[in-house]
Amino acid sequence: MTHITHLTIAPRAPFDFRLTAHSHGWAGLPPTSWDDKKGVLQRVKRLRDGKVVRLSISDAGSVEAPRVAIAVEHAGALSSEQETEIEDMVGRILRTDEDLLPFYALCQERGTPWTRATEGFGRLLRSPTLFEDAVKTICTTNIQWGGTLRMVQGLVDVLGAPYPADPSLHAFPTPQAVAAAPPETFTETVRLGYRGPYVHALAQRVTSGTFDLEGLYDSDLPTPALRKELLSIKGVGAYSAATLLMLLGRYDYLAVDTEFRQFVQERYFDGHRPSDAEARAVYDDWGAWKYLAYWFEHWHASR
DNA sequence: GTCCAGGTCGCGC
DNA sequence: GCGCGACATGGA
Repeated sequence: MTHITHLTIAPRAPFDFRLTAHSHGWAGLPPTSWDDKKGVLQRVKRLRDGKVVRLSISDAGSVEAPRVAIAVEHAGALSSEQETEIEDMVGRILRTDEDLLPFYALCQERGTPWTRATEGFGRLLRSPTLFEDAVKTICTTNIQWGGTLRMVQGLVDVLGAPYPADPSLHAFPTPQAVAAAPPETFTETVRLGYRGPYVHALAQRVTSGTFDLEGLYDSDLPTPALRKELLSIKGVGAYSAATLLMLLGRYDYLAVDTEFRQFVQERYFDGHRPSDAEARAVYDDWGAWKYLAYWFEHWHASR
């Protein structure tokens, strides 16, 4: 018997639910899905105690008076601890507590079109754990989006906990599940290619307790030191480290990839190919907000 | 068949 | 520190 429990959280304003929910490709990477028509972000989630629930997250407020509704489908009862865990998790993926006002102040100074960012732009969707974000990021490197989708879907289907009411749906696998799987799983079954050992090794490092990956959320380390921690993950280079720093709320490094290079080349170098250093320099004066500045320009240009 | 993707590693200089 | 080939995989 499936029950539905309705929860509500109140993000820090300004908050644009739609803009946040599908702020980047993560919205459509399993176990997350985004229904643009209904404006519902959905995902299966395995709670700490092993219970597997399905969440449907939607807008229940406005940019200036934001509220987010969470419909939790679950068997049996939901404890207050479980409710709190879910609220905290949704807060994390939507970054409801993040303070972007310093960035918005810079945008105000710039005028049009930057002022558009101040209405809630910049809360880029996260996964519930840095482990999930790290695995997904590794699966975006040196491959097209279709390949990323295939690999992440495979990990979820093969190693994720099934949702009891619809066992075709799965949660994202825990580090324990990934670490415990035989190495062939990642090459013969999920077909991660050379990334297989990277993902497996990360899970083993995390579960062995030698690497406190989730602890990085609350780290006081300056960004360069935090970056070093991330670069210690096999399969994480400059691009992935910058992406993960963004997902940790640090925007001082740009994730330089083919997309970034092409965008900057067209917009600032009249179609001529700059060096990476020259391309990065375009955003130097954004200080601690470079990543969001680029992301906004890219977003705005594609509208 | 060949090329290469929202890169990274390991090596040699 | 910097340049360069190799790397699995599947789509273009």
